[in-house]
Amino acid sequence: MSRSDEHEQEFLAAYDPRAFPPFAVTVDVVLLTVREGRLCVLLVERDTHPFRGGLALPGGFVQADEDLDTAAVERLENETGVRRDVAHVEQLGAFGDPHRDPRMRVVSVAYLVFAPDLPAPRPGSRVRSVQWVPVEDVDAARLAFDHDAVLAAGVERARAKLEYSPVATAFCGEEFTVAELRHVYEAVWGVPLDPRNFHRKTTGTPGFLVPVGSPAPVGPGGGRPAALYRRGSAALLHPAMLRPQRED
Amino acid sequence: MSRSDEHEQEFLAAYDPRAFPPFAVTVDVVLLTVREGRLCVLLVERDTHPFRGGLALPGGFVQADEDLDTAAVERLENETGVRRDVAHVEQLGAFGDPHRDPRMRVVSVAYLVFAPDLPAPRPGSRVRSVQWVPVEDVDAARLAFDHDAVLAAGVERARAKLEYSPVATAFCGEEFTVAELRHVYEAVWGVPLDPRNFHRKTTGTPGFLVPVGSPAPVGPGGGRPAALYRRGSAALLHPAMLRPQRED
DNA sequence: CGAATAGTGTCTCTCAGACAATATTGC
DNA sequence: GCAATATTGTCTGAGAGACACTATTCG
Repeated sequence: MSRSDEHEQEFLAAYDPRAFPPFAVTVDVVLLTVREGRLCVLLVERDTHPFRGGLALPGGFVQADEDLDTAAVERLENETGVRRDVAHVEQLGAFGDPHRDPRMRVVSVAYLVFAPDLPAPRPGSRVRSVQWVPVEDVDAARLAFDHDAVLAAGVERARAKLEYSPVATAFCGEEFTVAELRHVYEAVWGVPLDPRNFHRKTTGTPGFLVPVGSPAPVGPGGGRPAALYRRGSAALLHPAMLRPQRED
Repeated sequence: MSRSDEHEQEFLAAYDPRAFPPFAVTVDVVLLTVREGRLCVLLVERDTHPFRGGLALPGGFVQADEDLDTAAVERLENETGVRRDVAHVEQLGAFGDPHRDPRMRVVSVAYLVFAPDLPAPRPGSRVRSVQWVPVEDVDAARLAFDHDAVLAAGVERARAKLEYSPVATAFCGEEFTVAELRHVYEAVWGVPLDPRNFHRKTTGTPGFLVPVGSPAPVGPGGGRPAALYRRGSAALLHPAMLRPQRED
């Protein structure tokens, strides 16, 4: 069938089943967190064909009557134990290479999730393990399907998003210190930031941080107690938090 | 079937067809251009069920062996006559509300395309008309499916993308003047910009513009001939072209 | 020359980055 | 007091926005 007939296909489709090539649709979740100063992603070790023994992003098939966003949040809550209200969830994009799944034609809609540090959930059925892996340590060649590309897109989106939106706070708990927020930026961007300039910028950007009042407990090494903050109401940061320029 | 069984579904899927709810997958193209100083989108008037008489984005079903990006470019070239090499094409996202198409379950992968001003293509078969419509004049309620949301996402993405990437040049021809580029920014953002500051910023941003040498022909109103530029090699703009802040 | 458009220079204000100095804690 | 962390202040340079001014064309 020629490509230029596709409009015709559409209009005949209600009568001609061949006009609707059958697809399966899945959601895959790039769940990122910061643990011990490193940006980590949640991966599951597969125990069945295909890619048995390989690592994969959590995910699964979208049900016939299920919205895409709903499907992603369901996978998140049921497979990883992360509640939707503590995490930031956004769609990352669709991945649909015809041969990304050896079994059949599958289009995967990837979601990007930022969550505070959480205990690793226990493995679901037919999965060997569930683990947090620092993104720098992920062996892209061992990832199932095209999940290396999905992960790379998620990390790149995360790095860009920290610049102009306040989503970095989604990696922290409800209340957090400026230093904790700085550790998030340092882990995601992979660069050290000046604590003093960072403090001035974050507390000076309108709507980014709201002081809570009470101070945080003092850390193990002593030092002045830090003030606690909650996320403010701004959806966009003005001025933005700019990444240090690479000097090539 | 319970949601927590979805991993099980995946692994049984090769043997149990019920685990793969059937979907149709389409691509829809948000093709934007600037005509007469206004940001315009290409819409087709439908001549068949569903949404007969309604306006829709060009698009169609993805074939069984067809990559998503390829499908989008095919629709672009065959339905709108825009060649891939003169346009900027990027994926916008997946839209998959269970009831977005009354016929069956369809997930649409939307693509965003920026192209120079072109003659409106002639209608394809079974389409009443193909027309450029200024986005400000689009009656969202008349759009078929969820194309109002797709269009809104595309316009918002376009506005943001002009800030930090050189894609605005995709709205111009191969060679263009600074004033033409400024008209693109003004049309997409919907705000007037200072010609003098705009000139200094664009020509001063490394990798954005490359001078061609020869000047452009003088316009109808006379005036000094403008220099011609081509797009430079930068993928990202440093410093960015910032939108004027809204003062609410 | 005057109108129109292109392009440069200058000033001010904001803000990023470097880093000194001060504040508050535990030991 | 000393070490450690938090927070504020100060200086410098880049860059954004306002706008005067110069350059080049047509009629």
